[in-house]
Amino acid sequence: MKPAASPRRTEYVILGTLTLRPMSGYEIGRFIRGTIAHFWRESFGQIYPALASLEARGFIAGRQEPGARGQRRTIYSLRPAGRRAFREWLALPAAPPIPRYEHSLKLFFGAEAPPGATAQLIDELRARHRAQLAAYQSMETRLRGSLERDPHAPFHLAVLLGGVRYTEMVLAWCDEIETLLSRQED
Amino acid sequence: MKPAASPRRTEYVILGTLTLRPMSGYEIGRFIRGTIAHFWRESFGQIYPALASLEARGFIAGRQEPGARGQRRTIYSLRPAGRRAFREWLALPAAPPIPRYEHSLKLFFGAEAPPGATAQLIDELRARHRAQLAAYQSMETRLRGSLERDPHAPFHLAVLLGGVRYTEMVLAWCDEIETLLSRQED
DNA sequence: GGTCTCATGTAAATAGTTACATGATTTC
DNA sequence: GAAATCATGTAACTATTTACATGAGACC
Repeated sequence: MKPAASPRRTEYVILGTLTLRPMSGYEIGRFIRGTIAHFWRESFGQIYPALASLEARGFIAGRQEPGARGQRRTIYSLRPAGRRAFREWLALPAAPPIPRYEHSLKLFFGAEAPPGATAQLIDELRARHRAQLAAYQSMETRLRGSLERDPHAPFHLAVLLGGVRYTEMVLAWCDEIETLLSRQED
Repeated sequence: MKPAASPRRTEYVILGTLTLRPMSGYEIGRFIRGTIAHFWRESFGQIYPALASLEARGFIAGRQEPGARGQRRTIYSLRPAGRRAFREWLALPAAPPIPRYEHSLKLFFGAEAPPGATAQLIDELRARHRAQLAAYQSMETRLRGSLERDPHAPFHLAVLLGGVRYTEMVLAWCDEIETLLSRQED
């Protein structure tokens, strides 16, 4: 069976994360949740098996090291083969996302919805994205500050700006469709 | 085990599609690919089993009918319980999408990428969204024409505008980050 | 003593894609 | 007669989430 459009993506995020610094599985999960969650997520149920597979194939190396509180943990670092594989993957064209926007789906069938449901949908969307925008803005300030010294910062900022622009666009779209749909009622 | 954030979504798209008119499984697949593909996709491997399950639970009814070319096919229509279930689902808050943007992921790790890879990534993104925008624009013209007579049209237009605004935003973002990243090189 | 965070991992279930099998009819 | 479209369905695989199990140390 031919592989899917872009397979093993969990493994590539892990390899990418390990190009930044060696980390434990738990730290990788924290990093994803805290830094790239707005465009990529992974659960521990994916991370730990992927780490085992990557190590077995020689892409990463794990060594036991006591944590800050004396817990046992395994710190993984990138091996040359892992870095090579990751760079090759980076040069490949990015697979287009397969969208699954539940809010658009519910909006699409709005003619079938109980009264008020669509207005509420838009309100929820707006509230969620307003909160998101505030979170992005503090990240943006922090990132712009490290633009000079951190070679990763321009790329991280570029991606973050994508999140900011997306969120701003959703907010403007909420206003636009509210007007469109209310005009239609009369 | 507790259900996922928003389970059985394939079944709900099918119920929603059948609120528009009775259709065969094949037609439902065509409809999704042709009309709502920019925010939702389903494969036949999902559609046919879901139809069987929905029928077994009394949400839809299928009857054999010869197709335009004499093929055997089953036309499904919504039953009262199906419409009720769909309306209840519509009133529920929409689950936020779990994002998986490969292009953002590759951009994020741009410092590790071979020379030119990031520029190419942005070029591909731009080309894809330029084509997408052109496709949307002809859909928009058509939809605006039926705004008066079709009660679904305002909602369909609202969703389509989301696609248009998203695509315009990506195009502007491509220019923005190209400037940002090239300024960083010096 | 209870809760939170750190830490690793497995099991079960759901979700979803792709490939394949089959067969009719239409179009070139 | 080959290719495309209509039409239904299954099998295999990949992906992914959630729940659970376990245990240590930190904080209240």
